[in-house]
Amino acid sequence: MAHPDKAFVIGVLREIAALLQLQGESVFKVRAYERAADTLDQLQGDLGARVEAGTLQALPGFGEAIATKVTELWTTGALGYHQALLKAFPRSLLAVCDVPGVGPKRAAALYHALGVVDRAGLQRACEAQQVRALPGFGAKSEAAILEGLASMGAQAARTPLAVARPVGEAWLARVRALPGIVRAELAGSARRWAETVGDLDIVASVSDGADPLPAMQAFSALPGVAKVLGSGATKTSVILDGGLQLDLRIVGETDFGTALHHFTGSKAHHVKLRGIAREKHLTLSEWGVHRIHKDGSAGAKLAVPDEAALYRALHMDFVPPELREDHGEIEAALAHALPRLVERDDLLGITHAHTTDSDGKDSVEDMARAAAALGARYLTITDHSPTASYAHGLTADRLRAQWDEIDRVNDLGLSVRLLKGAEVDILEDGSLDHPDAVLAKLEVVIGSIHQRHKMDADQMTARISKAFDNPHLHIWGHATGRLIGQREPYGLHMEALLDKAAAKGVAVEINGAPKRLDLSAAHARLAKARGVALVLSVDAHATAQLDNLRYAVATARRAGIEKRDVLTRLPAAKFVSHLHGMRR
DNA sequence: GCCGTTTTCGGCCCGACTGTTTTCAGTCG
Repeated sequence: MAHPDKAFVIGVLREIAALLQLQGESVFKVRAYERAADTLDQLQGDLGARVEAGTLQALPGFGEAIATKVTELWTTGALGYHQALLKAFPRSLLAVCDVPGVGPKRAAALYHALGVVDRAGLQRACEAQQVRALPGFGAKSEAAILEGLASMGAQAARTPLAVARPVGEAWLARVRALPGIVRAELAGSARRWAETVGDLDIVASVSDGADPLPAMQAFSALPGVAKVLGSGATKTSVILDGGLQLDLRIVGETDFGTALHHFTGSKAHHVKLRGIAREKHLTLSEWGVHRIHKDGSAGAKLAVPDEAALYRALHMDFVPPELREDHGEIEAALAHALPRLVERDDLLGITHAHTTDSDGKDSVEDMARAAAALGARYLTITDHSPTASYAHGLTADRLRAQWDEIDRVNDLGLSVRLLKGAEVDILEDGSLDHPDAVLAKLEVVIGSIHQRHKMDADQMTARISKAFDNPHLHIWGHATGRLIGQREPYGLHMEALLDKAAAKGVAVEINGAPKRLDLSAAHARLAKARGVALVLSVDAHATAQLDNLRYAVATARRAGIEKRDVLTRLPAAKFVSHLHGMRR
């Protein structure tokens, strides 16, 4: 029979955790199921093979009980334990738990007392003023739930990093200029360069003992603040023009390091870190690192002026924010084996640029000048191929004409060299969209999918695999075709294709276009594990988008990519000869 | 339900905030 896929198993484990919460089960039992789901989320390699080999219990967070349940689920496609839980509570009640102001306890109470089974029922119960009569609820709770329901309908869940990050950086500059502010940094998922951001966080400090109130008040009064949600001694939350929420926290200088660390997250990173702290008889919070006495009471506070000191106190190496996801970085930091993450200054070249010859907004020369201004030593001009007619893809004749223009610009004496290339479509049958004779004359060939996205995964994998057989292909472009928040990735067997890319000497790009970030960090980890050569690219359709490099670098760093993994660390001539020489 | 160079049992991350309370439970990050 057909087995369920890994994502289905993960979904069932998380649903069990949520249903156990509704039942009021021990939070530790709930956490055990969530942890097992997290483990599978990060698992590389074939889950089915592991089930059949009976080695599930070797995974962290997998004991006898969960291993048995996952085995049942995998082999039969269903799990009796899960179905029994669903008899006690309808699945739609889980959506009620997600309403702001409602959690599992309250959802269960609403279900038992009022028969609320979904969000619509919750809305009706609030409007009928039935909720305020329940023990533990009141008129204010009822109003807060109604507001929570309204906010869920209104706002898009999360904001793309490329929208949120520049807003955060602009506000960071304003916060630093507030009266009495000593230090301020962006925190939260924006500092970790997560793909999407829920809200913005800024952590700032004033001198020890100084009153943060004047800065708080000045902040709330700044133009661009649409609404003040709440303001306390250490925290002010506002909605900005444009709808993003920004939380500003101000602490004394002494606590800045631990506060910045705390509000940078991620939660999973912190949870594990605190467990490690506990083993060392320390306790960790936004208010510092304290020793714990044998009787459990808090002892002396350690001096922790910055994040590096915090990690030192735990005998760990400093973990860069991009890695703080509990994806193995904690173990590596304890073993002093963290990767030395690639930095933007390590890169000499920028790849994947379009011009007005296809669907770009700026000319070859303008792109060159902009790349030079960014300090790049070379830029690959890679316009579309003929089949991409919507993008005015270049015919072979127009491509040759572009080479003349590139030669002319290269003779201007700019500090950047343009490389002749193309982003060729990988056609439906896996062939490339320029004749081999044309491709052979190019310095850089990126192969990408731009149409017929809806093939099944087997067909798509075969299509791309065939393209890898063409020795003129150098770089696999935006591998999954996803557009974050807009278009799902097309189905393909990523690990098999990365195996083949490694075997055939095809490089893979980490496309830094903010909507793509493709390879994702998770996929880039898989590529690195196989020794696949990587290229950090910008997919720029205008001069301003050459700066997409920052998002490509961030994605690479989130994947633990080092300088040596990235081909654009090489000077232009070596970059080209390497691309050609590694093809097998 | 998982886990173990201080434990095979007794732990399991931390604190703020809110509303409903009269000492705390639930939610949130």
